[in-house]
Amino acid sequence: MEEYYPLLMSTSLFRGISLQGVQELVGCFKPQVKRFRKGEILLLFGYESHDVGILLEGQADGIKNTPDGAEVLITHLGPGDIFGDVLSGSSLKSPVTILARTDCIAVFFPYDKIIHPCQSLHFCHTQLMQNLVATISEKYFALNRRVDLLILKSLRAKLCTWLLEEAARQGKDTFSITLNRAGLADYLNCERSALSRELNRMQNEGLIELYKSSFKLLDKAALANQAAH
Amino acid sequence: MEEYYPLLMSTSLFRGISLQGVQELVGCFKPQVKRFRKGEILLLFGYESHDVGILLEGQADGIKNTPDGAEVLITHLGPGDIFGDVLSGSSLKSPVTILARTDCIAVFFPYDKIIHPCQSLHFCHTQLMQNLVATISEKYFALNRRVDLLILKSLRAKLCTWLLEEAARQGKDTFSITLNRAGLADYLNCERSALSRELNRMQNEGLIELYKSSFKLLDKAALANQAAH
DNA sequence: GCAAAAGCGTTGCATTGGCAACAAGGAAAC
DNA sequence: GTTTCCTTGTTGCCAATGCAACGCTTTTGC
Repeated sequence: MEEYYPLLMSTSLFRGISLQGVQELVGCFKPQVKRFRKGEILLLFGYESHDVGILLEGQADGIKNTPDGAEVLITHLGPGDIFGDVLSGSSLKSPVTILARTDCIAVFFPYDKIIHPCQSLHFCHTQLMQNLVATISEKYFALNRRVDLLILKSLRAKLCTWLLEEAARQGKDTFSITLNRAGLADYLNCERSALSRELNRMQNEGLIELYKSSFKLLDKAALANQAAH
Repeated sequence: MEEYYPLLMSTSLFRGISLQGVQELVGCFKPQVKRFRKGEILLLFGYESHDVGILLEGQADGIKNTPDGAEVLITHLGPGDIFGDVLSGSSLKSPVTILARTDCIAVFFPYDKIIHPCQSLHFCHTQLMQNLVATISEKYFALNRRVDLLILKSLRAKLCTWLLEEAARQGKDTFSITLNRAGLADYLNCERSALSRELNRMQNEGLIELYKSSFKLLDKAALANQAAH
């Protein structure tokens, strides 16, 4: 477990906590480390869970099955990403399945240990609880941004908004993304073909420049303007 | 303040906490009680806040301004409803404005007092922290359900899904709602006219029965079936 | 009690974007 | 090296639905 302390310290759950603090907390919580083979399930849709999971190694996806049996990608997880946090403190069922895309190692912290300050009242425990709340809140805000995108009426507006946000997030006007076209279409809730068509139009209009999965914003003012329509 | 203890005990933040516990916590936190006149602002869009608010009296709305200046209703709050909770533990700006629709009284609990177990280690404090996490998580899940609705492709599917969920939530197949047509159209992200048109069609097809803002589900199997398309 | 505003339904029209089908290039599997 | 699959682009067609306009009814404000 020790080898993962630096990774833990870089996660949103342990940020601001010293190495010593992490050691104390891990010693106190006795979290379980589990290995998963590619294709195995870390967290199953429709079940309760009262553990906060952190992916230590490998890649996993949060997926959901639509009524007609198709599989929708919700999130992608890499080392250091947290899962099950929103779920662990509620009595609700998981809205997603977390599926290992490669062999994975994850560690599971029992929620009730996190939320109960123990006798020894570790100084860092308060920080951990704050971090838990902040982590969940951030997921709420991320979802909220997605809702803001989804309620835009035109695909053009969605794309403009998304491009500007992504540029701001990456801090540059030329950027590339990991999502492929189908994934982006899912995220924006549109057809892949319609997405291609619209990106093409925007390129022709001189708003953006495309090369594979990299984007270059040429006219941010126009983009911002069209984001409102 | 004492007069509101029963109301507090019925909120999601204080549920499961005894009257004595509420007294201890209130005594310890010294929350501020504020009065607002109709039209005044309880929480302003774009600002940080580190208080958890509970509406004690009156009615308030969570609203957001669209780029083109219009006002979109996000939530409606009545006595006992919590606001600012998701915000208080993060360093982000409020995505909404909370606006008093009538004269209001609200109480504000400082987040850092909630999250820091104090010296006297009140037994009920742990419960309160759990409740805070659960309250935020519930808001996340509510938003998540909305996303699930929004990504459905057809208005018919959205309506079927929403009707079934609402019936389940209210525990009966005949129910009425507080949202008006425009509000429901907003929630489902469609045109008010299109909503009317579709509801009418569904009534003609014998799926539902309408009377003003009350709905009667006549064929839940068919509704469930069409929710998938 | 009256005027103004809000809520709801209705309809015609124009457009968006969903759907299906196909092609081409590149990556992966064998 | 060959085959298969995956990803992306492209295009025609058309149904769903956004938009605008109007009228009726109910509610609110004065």
